[in-house]
Amino acid sequence: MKTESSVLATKLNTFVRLSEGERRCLEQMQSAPIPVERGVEFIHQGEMGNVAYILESGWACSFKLLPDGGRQVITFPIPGDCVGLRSILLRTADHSVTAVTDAVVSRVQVARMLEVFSEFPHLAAAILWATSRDEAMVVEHLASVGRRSALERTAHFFLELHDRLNLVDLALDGEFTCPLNQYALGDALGLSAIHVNRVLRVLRERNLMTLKGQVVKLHNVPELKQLAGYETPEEVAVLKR
Amino acid sequence: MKTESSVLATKLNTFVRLSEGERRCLEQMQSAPIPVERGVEFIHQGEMGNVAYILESGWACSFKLLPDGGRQVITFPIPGDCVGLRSILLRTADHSVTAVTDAVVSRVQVARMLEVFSEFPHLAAAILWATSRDEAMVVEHLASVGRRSALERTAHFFLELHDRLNLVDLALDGEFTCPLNQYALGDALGLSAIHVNRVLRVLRERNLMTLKGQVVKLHNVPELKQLAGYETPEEVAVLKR
DNA sequence: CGACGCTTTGACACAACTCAACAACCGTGG
DNA sequence: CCACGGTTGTTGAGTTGTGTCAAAGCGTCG
Repeated sequence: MKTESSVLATKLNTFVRLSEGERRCLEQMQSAPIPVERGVEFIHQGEMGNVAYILESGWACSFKLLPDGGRQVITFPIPGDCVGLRSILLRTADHSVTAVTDAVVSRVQVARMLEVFSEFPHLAAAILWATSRDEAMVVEHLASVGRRSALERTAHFFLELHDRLNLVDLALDGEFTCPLNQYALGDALGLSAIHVNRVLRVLRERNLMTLKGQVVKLHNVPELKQLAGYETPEEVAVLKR
Repeated sequence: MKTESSVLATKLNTFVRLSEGERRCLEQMQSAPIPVERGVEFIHQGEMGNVAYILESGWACSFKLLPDGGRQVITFPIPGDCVGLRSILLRTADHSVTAVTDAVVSRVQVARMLEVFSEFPHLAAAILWATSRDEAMVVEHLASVGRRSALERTAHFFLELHDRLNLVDLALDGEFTCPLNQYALGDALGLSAIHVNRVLRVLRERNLMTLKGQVVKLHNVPELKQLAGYETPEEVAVLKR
């Protein structure tokens, strides 16, 4: 695959067969790469911006602010992920997104996208598929927060993260870089940062995994999976043409 | 609007302007009405069935089973809701759905749906919009379970339910029928059934709301909203043509 | 009438939160 | 090179929210 090809096209193409025309169309839908500095919020909850982004490099954090000041992290987008697709169709964004590390994104115009559907209906299916996949992840996350203990939940989180990073070659041998601090983890897992710390300690003491500096090492994946009730995602429907 | 018109068409049409042709097409996508008895599971987690359903009448329960036997309810579909759209595109259903009351559904064939996209691309956008809306609900639910207390969460749940039912004229004056028992509520809210009971007692004692028999009455909506941190959903993007 | 499903209540256990203090780490500037 | 402040991680003690277990009340239906 060519380097110029957008991450999005690459990713969609993994699961949905795209024609040359559709690929070109995808490329044209996106803006030139835009750098975003660490910490900058580039989608604002409640705002009307009709744009989605594709994360080309770096980590992001997509979260919802509650009226009482609480914060629930929905997901940490990693390279190749779509960000804010949902807020394209709903009038206002229902969540915010910040860059966790310095990052590069490219914009997708909604107007463009809707036109594109008429010309390349298969692309519509592909995008529908991508949103379904995101929703499935949120659902899994919900189940985790609702029904798993802090320990199980945390283990599950890192296993899933590992598999996601693996898909884009950012994890190797159960080891990967993770720029998230314990506050961010807490807001994702529905725990206090302090409790995250205690849970990580237990995982470390049981020789299951460690998070040191910004490096996660999964030392005993089978037992982690056992603990977390993690089911390796069977890879996913290929849309045939 | 004609009575023969499908609930789905009606619902989509509320927010997305559909042509006569598109409406007809929608009708043709669905099977004849199928009755489903209370308690019957008609989508099975892990199975490959490439069908979605539209709930014509009755309540359903969409949930995820965890390996350890836990259950997380994702949503309780009510008349007019799409069920299992997500499992159409992912190869296997990631959740199960049962009928909470006797219900009537109609089937949507996936093969049909993908064809339809070529012929009526605007429909693709409409359906994408519908899935976005569902995802937004799951996200809100996640935020609730992750970051609200049992009391806030429960209040929030019933407020949201009220607004959803209101859209299809199943709630009147802050009052509606709710066929869910406290176990089901617990599995939705990430609480034990017993704790749900205690929370309901508090809400009752504070004169905020009651659930008696199968009737929910919201007695003090403003204060409930205050407590729950509930933001009335601004009604949603209309796709223009 | 009895059986069953659901709700309600109490007593107790335990997981997770809060507060508070301290330690380690980092980049910055003197 | 070291001193500094800020950020992040670590730990302890005490509190609170929620889960668990057990038992009793209530309605409905056969």
